[in-house]
Parts: sequence; C-alpha cells; structure tokens
Amino acid sequence: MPTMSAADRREVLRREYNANLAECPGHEILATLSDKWVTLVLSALADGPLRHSEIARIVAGATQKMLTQTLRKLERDGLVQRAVTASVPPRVDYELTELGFGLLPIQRAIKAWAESHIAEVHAARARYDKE
Amino acid sequence: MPTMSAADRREVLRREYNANLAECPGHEILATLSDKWVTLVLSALADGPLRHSEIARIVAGATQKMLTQTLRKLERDGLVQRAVTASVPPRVDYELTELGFGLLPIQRAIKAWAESHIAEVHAARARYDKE
DNA sequence: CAGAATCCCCTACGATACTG
DNA sequence: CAGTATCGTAGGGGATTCTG
Repeated sequence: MPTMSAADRREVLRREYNANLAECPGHEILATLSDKWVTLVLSALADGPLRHSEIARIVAGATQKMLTQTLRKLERDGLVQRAVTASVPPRVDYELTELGFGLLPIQRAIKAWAESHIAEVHAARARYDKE
Repeated sequence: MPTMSAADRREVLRREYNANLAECPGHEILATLSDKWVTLVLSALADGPLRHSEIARIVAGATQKMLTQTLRKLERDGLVQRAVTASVPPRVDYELTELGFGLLPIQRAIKAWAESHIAEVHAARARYDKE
C-alpha cells in the first residue's frame, strides 16, 4: 500500500485549511466589505434611502450590471432593504437596514486609518521601487 | 461635428469616476486588507517574527507563489520587514513594521463585528434564498 | 530553505441588447 | 425606470518546475 507523498500531505492540509477559511466569519465579512462597489453603495445610502437611478448617478463608476448585482448581494445579506412601489414607471427605493448601518463605523475606521497613513505607504512604495 | 451621445457622456463620467477611485486612500487600503492572504499573514506575524517556512506552515492554505507574492506586496507597502541572514541554508525572517502593527486593530474590529453579526447575515441569506 | 519562472484555467467584470 | 440575458476578455490564482 502506497504511502502518501509529502506533497500529497501538504495538499490535503491546504484543502482543509481553505475549507475552514470559507466558514470563517471574518473572511466572509471582509469579502463583502472589500467588494469594489459595496463600499460605495453603502456610503451612498448612509444619508438615507435612494432610488436605483439615484444610486447609479452617485456611484457613477459602476455599470448597470454591477450596480444591480451589488444591490442584490447586499439585500441577500440583509444589509439593504428594497421597497418596490408598483406604478408606471416603477419606483424602487433602497435603504440600509440596521445591520447595514452597523457596518458604517467599520468603513469609517478604515477610511480614517487610510487617510492618515497613506502617505507612509506611498513613501514605502517609492523606496521599494527605487531599489 | 457630431455631438456626444448620452451613452458616450455616461462612459466619460464612468472613466473619470474610476480614475478618481484608484487614488482614493480608503480603497487602496481596502484593496490591501481584503486580499485573501494578507489578513492571514498579518495575523501570523502579529505574535512576532517568523521565517518563510514557518509562515507557510501556519498559513497552510497558501501556495508558495501566493505566499511570496503576498509578502512582497506587504514589504513594498512598508507593512512588513524582511531580514536576510546570509548562510547555508539561507535564513529569511519577516516581521511587522510599526505601520503593519497599526493595521491590526482594524482587522480585529472587522473580526469582532463579523463574529457578533454573522448569524444575522446567515439568517438573512436563508430568508432570501427561500423565496 | 527561499524563491523565480512558466503554463493554464476560470470567473469577474464590462459591453451590449432586450423586456415589463 | 428598473431591471434580465448573453458574450468576450483580462487577470488572479493554482500546479509545476527550476535555481542559488
């Protein structure tokens, strides 16, 4: 009976590790938070409910597809609520849920750290690239 | 001379917006922070310096390529310091810089929020998926 | 031990067009 | 206005192999 090679054993460990990682709350939230458009949509909604087209205007960088996709994801995660008013033309409003509001302080913390340390990061990069 | 179509104008706006976004400190840091392996390497180094192979053992899910790539990026951003001891076999130690340590509280904040709210997120998902 | 280099796949995103 | 559906592509990441 063949023994596992060292490489095989390492790969088993890798798969286990990654499986655990997928269930790690921190990474789930980080995955949400780090989505390019999530942050922007969240900030846009911080001041109050907005219609789809209003969000599109504010978050002008997103394609319509990405916008809808982002909103769906946020809705699914319970961070954003969708309110449809049946009429012609249809009216759809989005607003943050309580859970969604809870994420804002974290976003602000990241932004604050970023703004006060970005210069150091840029300096470090310049140093690194020069060599 | 042809006037710009509405679609063209929108696209110009999109490009400008995205260009600005690339320079936004918040997004730069978020991009770093959200990298799958950055978080794990950072936490691994939180307790003190480690050798390359030790990090590889702790962050067992990363391939060698990803590990080196991550470490280089962190080094470039001035978050991690690399100390080479010329010998046979070579010895390379990595440790957090002061800047790197500064990132840990943010990571912890995200983790804390995640752990106390992940249940709500999962519940919301279950609700959404059922419909 | 530390790591650079290569190949290759897969999906995330953008562009475009159509519907209620 | 608020979406869905489809297609094409660039890049991130994994597996593998090779060096000092």
